[in-house]
Amino acid sequence: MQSVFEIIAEPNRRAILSLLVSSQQSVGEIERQLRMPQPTVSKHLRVLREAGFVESTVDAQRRLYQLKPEPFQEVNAWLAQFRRFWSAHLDALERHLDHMDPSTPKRATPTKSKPRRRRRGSNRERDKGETQ
Amino acid sequence: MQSVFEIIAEPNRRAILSLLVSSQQSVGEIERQLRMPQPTVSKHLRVLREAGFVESTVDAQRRLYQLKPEPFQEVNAWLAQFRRFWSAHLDALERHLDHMDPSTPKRATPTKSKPRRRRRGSNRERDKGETQ
DNA sequence: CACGTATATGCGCGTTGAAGTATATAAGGA
DNA sequence: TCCTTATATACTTCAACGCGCATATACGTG
Repeated sequence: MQSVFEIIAEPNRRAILSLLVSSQQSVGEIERQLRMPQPTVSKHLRVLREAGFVESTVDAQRRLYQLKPEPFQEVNAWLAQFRRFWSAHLDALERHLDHMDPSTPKRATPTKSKPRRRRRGSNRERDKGETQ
Repeated sequence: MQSVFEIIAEPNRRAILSLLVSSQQSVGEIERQLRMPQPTVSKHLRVLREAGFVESTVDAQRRLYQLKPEPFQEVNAWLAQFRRFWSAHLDALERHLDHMDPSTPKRATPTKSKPRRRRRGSNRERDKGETQ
């Protein structure tokens, strides 16, 4: 399990991550909210921790897990090279989003701007994470 | 193979996608540029096509593949819920990003993040679900 | 210390998916 | 028609992953 993409390929792990967006949670809380056996939760948390998606702090017998930003930024950085590409197709998005997987939230108002452009050759682009 | 995340979990597929950013390519061109056996390329393209990442147009015996935007938008929509979260940490990003590889053919950069320092504070806030 | 709670880990199993090799389909040209 | 090029598919390993189950470890409390 090397890349961040393999980490987030697992639905239960994405569920855990989504859960941690609101606030840090203990293993037991995750276990209950996601109705997942405890060993499963612990194993996924281990994977997430070793990949840098989460970190844990000790609270007595509990371990509180919370998100870490770097891996998400890494995904975002990869995605950035396609961002220019899809900007022109925001309309088609509206229809498509209704077929997507359950763990994905709805969005509010799409913002279409950004000039479209087609380039040859270099695809090196650095995106700082702003997508609005 | 259902979710877009499983699709992009495969390094060779990501390489193909990155290759198609610049312009559409035939199977043979992809094969040569990525030094990948042709059946491998075709199989990955099939997966990508069925997942809506690419579409092909016929040019005599060739098939030209080009990107389609929707799945990327889907990834972006999922990522959006974490965007607010990592925005505060843009500095750490800069350091982290230098460990990664923009377009990864075969197996290359594992991108292992080292144990990092602790963070404190809870982030109580509801999700707005912003999307591009 | 004994016991309950909280979390982590080890092991075996079943499934899945990627790769390799061979072959099939299709189109163009001699 | 035969041959070459271009792409797709079928079949067979092979390894990795997730899960269930049992157990280990750690902490708190009586």
